[in-house]
Parts: sequence; structure tokens; C-alpha cells
Amino acid sequence: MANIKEIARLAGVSVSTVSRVLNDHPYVSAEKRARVLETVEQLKYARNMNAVHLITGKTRSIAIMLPYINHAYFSRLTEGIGGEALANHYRLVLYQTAYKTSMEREVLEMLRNREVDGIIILSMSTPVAVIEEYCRYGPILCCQDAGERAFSSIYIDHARAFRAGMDCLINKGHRHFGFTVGRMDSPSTKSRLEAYKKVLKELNEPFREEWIMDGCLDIEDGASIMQRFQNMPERPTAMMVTGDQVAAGLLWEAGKRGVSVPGQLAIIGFDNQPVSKLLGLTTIDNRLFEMGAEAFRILYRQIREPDSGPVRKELAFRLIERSSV
Amino acid sequence: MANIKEIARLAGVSVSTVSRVLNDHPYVSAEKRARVLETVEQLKYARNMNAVHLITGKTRSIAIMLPYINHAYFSRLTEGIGGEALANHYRLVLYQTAYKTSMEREVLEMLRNREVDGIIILSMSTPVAVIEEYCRYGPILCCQDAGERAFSSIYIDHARAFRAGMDCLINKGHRHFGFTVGRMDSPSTKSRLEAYKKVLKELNEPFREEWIMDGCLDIEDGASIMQRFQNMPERPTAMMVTGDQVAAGLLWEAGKRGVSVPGQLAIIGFDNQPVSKLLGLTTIDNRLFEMGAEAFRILYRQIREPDSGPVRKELAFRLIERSSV
DNA sequence: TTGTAAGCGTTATCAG
DNA sequence: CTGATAACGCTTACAA
Repeated sequence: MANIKEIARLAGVSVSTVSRVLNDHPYVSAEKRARVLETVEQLKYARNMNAVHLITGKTRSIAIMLPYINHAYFSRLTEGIGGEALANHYRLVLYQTAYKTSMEREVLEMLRNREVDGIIILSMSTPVAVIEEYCRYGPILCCQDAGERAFSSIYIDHARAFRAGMDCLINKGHRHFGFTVGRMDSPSTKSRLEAYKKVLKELNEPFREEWIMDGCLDIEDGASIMQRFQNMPERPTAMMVTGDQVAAGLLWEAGKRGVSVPGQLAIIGFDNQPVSKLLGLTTIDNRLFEMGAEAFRILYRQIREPDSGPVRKELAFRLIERSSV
Repeated sequence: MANIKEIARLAGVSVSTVSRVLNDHPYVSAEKRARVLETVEQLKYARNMNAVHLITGKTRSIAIMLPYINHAYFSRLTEGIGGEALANHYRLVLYQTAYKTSMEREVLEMLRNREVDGIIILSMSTPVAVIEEYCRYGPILCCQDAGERAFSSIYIDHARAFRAGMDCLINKGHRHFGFTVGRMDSPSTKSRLEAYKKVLKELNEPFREEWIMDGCLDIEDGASIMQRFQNMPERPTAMMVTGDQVAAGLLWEAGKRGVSVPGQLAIIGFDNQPVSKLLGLTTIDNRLFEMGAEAFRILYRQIREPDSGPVRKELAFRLIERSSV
């Protein structure tokens, strides 16, 4: 397959001139430029990007570390990243980790191996200290609050968001609420738990472990909540549900079992997914699309200006009140 | 940053020996191997994969051409591809095209530019003839039936699947059905339309254009179907709905408006997504996950054996009858 | 079993 | 404006 050398030979110029034309550099005579372009066309020449990547030390691609590809939360975030990335001619390398640290390590290694120019972490179970070790190899951004770190982060204040939801419920007269979480040991769960306990204390309500429901990721997990309720001597009158899919499952199953929403059970979801609008689900919009887009912008700046320090950015959430509270 | 040459110097061996150790080649003495490994460890050496890609002519990554990242159908398919790809140390480069041919062209160009070893097309609007032109640069696989082509394909028989759904409805006594489509000019829509018209002829029913509803992609589009019904002098008693998300929207909105399912309206969805199980939606499982996994396997074989011809593979669909018919 | 040296296809440098 | 020529960091004949 034709390479730059052959183009040079056929066009009667040097390889440097060909390279200049290919990269739109100035200081090439119109005549030579035309000749090169014509030869490129004739030979149907295509650049070997791997050579470009090697010499420039850049790949124009970033890795996305995420546990599950097929999950509304991560899809929406990825969509936001993707739009901005494509607009800047950057490629997305998706890496599904299932929260396995060995898999997550492989993503980090891609940065070290120069396969990508940067990493955006949507969620992880690797300790932050490990992530920080890799910052020397290139910019890393985490879509969760990780405190002051060597890597950037963009996030919403989960504690405040959770608090906003609870306040909304309290205003409606609720005192007994439970909540669902995806993983018990995620940072956002920890923030929420803290906010939760604080509110209980203020209300002088006891902490009931069984009202915190772990492992709720998809619509079916939401439906199973109603099942769990059955074995409880006392049930919450309101649920904060992380993820509108899960909330939708709960809402549907409640309806099926004749439990009126919000009469007997109030529900607040998270993410403002399309399903929440349809079902009239009150939800906390954590701006996933904007977060993804902004995540790329921050990372991109760091790729271009490697000496600029890490960035922390908080996005404002929004409580969208509909008919489920 | 350390390179192979420096490792060689410090370990007191040649670069080829280092390379052999790095690639687990035989014919390296245990002693030298140990020395190399130790030096690698000491210097925290990391391979520059771009150099490897350049010299080997392979990148161990494939591109995924898809219109929308954040869509249950494509997410599920991508998940299937991703599992198999990762198991074989292949990376997924996601490219969201929004069905713009210029974007789709960029994906194809990635193959020509050696940025990826192959392409899996989930859906496209580019003519097949254009795709075929790019087959010379590497293997391409399309997750839709495109007939006998220079590229591979894996698919279910949409006409037969559609027919199976209609037969199920006919058995329940329906004669008036409509259906939804994502895009009017997709190949699967064409197959379905054909099957549809054939059935109408058999039943001696007239073709009603307004019963075919275009642009139905997400849950909200499903809900809007009920709206469209209102202006119709005559309504279908059953709907075939491409995509369980859309079907879920329709089902929900029907319930809200007091239209009983399946009494007044029978619904069959597609894809067997989790939501369909929860809602008791009859659906046609088109095996998206398996399709994705198998798609990668086929492509991978073609990458390893470039002379093996294109493969066509049909997957068996399954009608899963639940309570919406 | 090991080392030398020739690439892979670009871009960057520097002299003209 | 243009062209030699030196990198970039690795794999792989080929020779020893």
C-alpha cells in the first residue's frame, strides 16, 4: 500500500513537502501542493495513523472506564462524552470492567502504554491512591467526587441532592423513608448514607438497616423491592431510588399490587431519564449528559496543556417534581 | 521514559532478547529472561503500543459503527461484542454516527488508516456498495442482513419474526394491526413491511398507511402512539412494536388512558429487554447479546485469517408469549 | 540461544 | 519555500 515516500517520488517532491500538504502546513507553493494532492488522489493514499501516533506521541483517543455498557446511567454519560469527543476528532475506547480491579488496571495501563491520551472514569472500585499513581502518564478524570486529588473530577453533590429529595418528602409529611443503592461501597452511596443518617437524627427516627436496599441496578431490581417490603414489620412510606430504571420497576410493581403512589408510597428517582417523565416520576436530575460533555472538555484541555493542574468541578443538580411524591 | 533499548543496555542483553522476553517467545535462557524481567520491573518499563501497532500492522481494536450510544438495542448489542472482545484482548472504539453518512464514512476511513483491525456495523444509512469498497482494507461485519456481500453479516430473519408475531395475533382473532418502526428506510423495516403486506393480502384487509408509525425509538415515542390513535377513524386492535422500550411506553400510556391490554389493544414488542419481562410484554427475542458476541467471533476469525471469505449467519429468534396479547 | 541491523511510515529539525 | 536526515520504539529476518 502506498506510503508517503511513494507519493513524494511520483509527485517529484520530498517527503517533507508531502507531509506538509497532508497536515495543512503553510509554506508550500500552490503548484506543489496541487501536484501532491493529485498524486494522493490517484494512488488512493491513506495515512497510516499508527506511524503518526508513534512519532507525535498522541493517539487522539481516550479510554472510558465503566462497569456496565448496557446501563442507562453509563450510556447517557458516555453519550455526552461521545458527542464532544467526536466534535474534536477524538475517539472513545470503551472498557467494561464489571468493577473488577484487574480490568480497571488494564484501562490504566492503556494510558501508560500510550494507547490513549487520557482516561475518563465513570465508576470504579480501585482505590484512589492507585489511580493517582497513573496520573504521571496522562490526564485522568473521574465522574465522581474524590476530593482533592492528582486527577480531575466532575460531580454533583450527592449528599445535598439526597438531602433535597428528603426535604421534599419531609415537606409532604413523610418521616419513614428508605433508599436503594447500586453498590454499598461506592462514594456516592457513602455520601447519601451520611445525609440519610443526619436527617434521621434530626427527625429523631431510628436507623433501620433493612430500609437500605443494596444491589439495585435495573428495572427488575426495582420491582423486587415490593417483595422485600412484605417481610418487614414496618415499611417506609417513601423511597429514594438511585436510578429511574429502578424507580420505574418499583412504581410498576406497586401499581400491580394495588399500592397507590404517592398515597401509600412516595417515590423519588434519580437521573431524569426519559422513563421518569413518562411515568410522572419525581426525580433528581444529575445532568449526566452535560457532565459527560464537560468531562471531555476538561480532559481535552489537560491533554493539550499537560502542565495545567487537575480540575474539580461541581455541577448543579435539579429536583424535578412530578406526581410520585 | 524508558524504552526497550535502555532495558537491553541495563540488563546487558540485546534488544531482540528483550523483545523476546516481552512477547513470551521461546529460546531465551532462564537467566537472561530473569535479568530482563528484573530490569523491566526496576525501570517500570511500559511498552509503547503505538510502535507495536506500526510494526505489526495490527491494533487489536475494532470500531463499532452505531447511530446512538444511549439506546437499549445498541447498548445490548455492544455489551455482547464487548464481552467477547475483552476476552480476546481487543478494544472497542465506539463511533456514534446519528445515521449521518459523513460520520459513517469516518468509521470506514479508520479501517483504511489502520486505526482499527475491523469494523462491526450495528446500523447504518450508507449504501452497501460503499461498504464493500472498504472491504479490501480489512474485515467488516454488519449486524443486519445485507444479502450476499463482500462483508460478513449476522442477523435474524426479520420478515419471519414479524410473521411469527402476526400469526400469534391472528390466532387470537386480530385482523387489524399496525406497527411501529425506527426508520422507514432501514432494511429490517423493509422486510417487515413486506411481511405485513403479505399478511394483509391473505386476510383480505386493506393497507392503511397511518397504521405504520415512523420514528419510534424510545419510550416517549411509544406513549405518543396513543395520541396518534385519537385522530384515526378506525384503529388497529393490535400493535407490533419494534423495541420493548417503545412498547413499554405504549403499554403505560394505554393503561393511563383506560385502554385495556390485551383486551382493547394487543401489543408485541421486540428485543426481550428486561422491561418487557417486568411488564408482562409479549416480545420477540432477537438475541442481541448472542448476536454481538458471535459478531465479534466471526470478525476475529477474519482478522486472523484474512483470506477466509465473508460469513453470513442467521440467528434464530424466539417469540416469548406473555400477557400483552 | 543470542545479537546485529533492517525496517514500519510518519513528523521534526535544521540547513539551505 | 524546500529537502535531507534524524528520530519515534518496536519486531523480525538473518547471521552467528
